[in-house]
Amino acid sequence: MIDTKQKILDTAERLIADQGYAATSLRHIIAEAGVNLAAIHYHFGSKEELLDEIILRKADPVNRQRLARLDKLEHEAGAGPVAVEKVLEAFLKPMAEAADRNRSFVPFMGRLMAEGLLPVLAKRHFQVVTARVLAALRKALPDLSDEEFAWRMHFMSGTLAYTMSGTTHFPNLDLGEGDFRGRIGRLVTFLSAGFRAPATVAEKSEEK
Amino acid sequence: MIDTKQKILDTAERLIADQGYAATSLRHIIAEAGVNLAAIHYHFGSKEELLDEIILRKADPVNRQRLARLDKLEHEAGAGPVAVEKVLEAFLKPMAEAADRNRSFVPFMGRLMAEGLLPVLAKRHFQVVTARVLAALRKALPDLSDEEFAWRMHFMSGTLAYTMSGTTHFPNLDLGEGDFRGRIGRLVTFLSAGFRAPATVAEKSEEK
DNA sequence: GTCTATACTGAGATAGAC
DNA sequence: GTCTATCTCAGTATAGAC
Repeated sequence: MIDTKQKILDTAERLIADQGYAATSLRHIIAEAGVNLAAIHYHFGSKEELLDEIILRKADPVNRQRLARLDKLEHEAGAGPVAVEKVLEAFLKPMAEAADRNRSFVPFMGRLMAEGLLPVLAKRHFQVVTARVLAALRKALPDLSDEEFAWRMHFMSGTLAYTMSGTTHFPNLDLGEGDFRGRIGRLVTFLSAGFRAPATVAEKSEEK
Repeated sequence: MIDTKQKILDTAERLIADQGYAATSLRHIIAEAGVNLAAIHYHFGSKEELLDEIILRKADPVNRQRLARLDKLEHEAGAGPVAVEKVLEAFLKPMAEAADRNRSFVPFMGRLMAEGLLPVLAKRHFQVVTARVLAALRKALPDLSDEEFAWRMHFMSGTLAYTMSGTTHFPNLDLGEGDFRGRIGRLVTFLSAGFRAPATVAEKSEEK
């Protein structure tokens, strides 16, 4: 037979993209992959570590492209800042291209985000890239206070998480059939405007 | 003894705010509340319905305040639109006030959002309020296409979810010690700018 | 109407034979 | 490397005591 490890990875990825991480039991994975339950623990150690390896092989090429785009933009800009829009595109477009090659990639990541698994995973797999994005945006927005800038980064990450996942809180709204690639333009418009907004003025008590 | 039902609700709310929904087992709840396991299923039916009732008693007063604020704003505006900032504040400030009265409320809601439980709950408990907010924002932003507007609502909901939860993807950033009330000003600034941004222009292929 | 005791099913994890 | 058997703990269901 072929590689047991590979069969587990492929099957698990497909099932998790379909049903989510929590809803996908190891027993379901082994049944579809035709392997033994203990094989998962032998090869990966735990369900969480299995997830880790699935993400690793998906996210690594995307992250490499992101870094390459950032390198190029920063080289072109010389000592000056790169525009907010350009930085965001460098972060988002490699994911859109990955989505074109592998239809389940963005739903897979979106599911994980919607299940609240990203804070853990972000640290492990996206630390390098997010640090670069953060630095580039900071340079593009030198007038914001540290705290205001930090909050805007935080606001952005929430938007990103929910944009990948297909779930919406407004079932009445029609988001159209656009794929992830199509969403990126609107996302960059929205986020760039938010980042560029004048700093929040301290507010006096408003209750009448 | 006092009310078993009340003890279950209070204990469950506290534990879920601390540890999250998935990590809080029914057996942990009954141990701390000093009741029997079956009592939960007798009073609530299931773990999910227990969660439902916890949210109901918390969110209901907040939602009433939100509607009252929206009523007032729309009355003052007459036939005209209410400014984006005002609509967002009407939605967010009642939650901040609730957070002042009950310290675990926002972390509790944030945890649920971070665990991806909100899409289900949103429908049950926030349908009325979100419909009103949606209509008010649409009126304030008549020039956006339906699709662009829908996406911006979607972007906003992601930001809201992550702002309540304490989790951040950027551990290097210092968000300061501000409470939820303090975050609202920055949030309104960011979101309003995003909503007010000029419509996204259709993009030609950019790869060189 | 309320609550207790107990059992059932399915989850992730693990030890040890092969 | 792989598989069987088993462990613990989860949510759920029910029979029956008060």
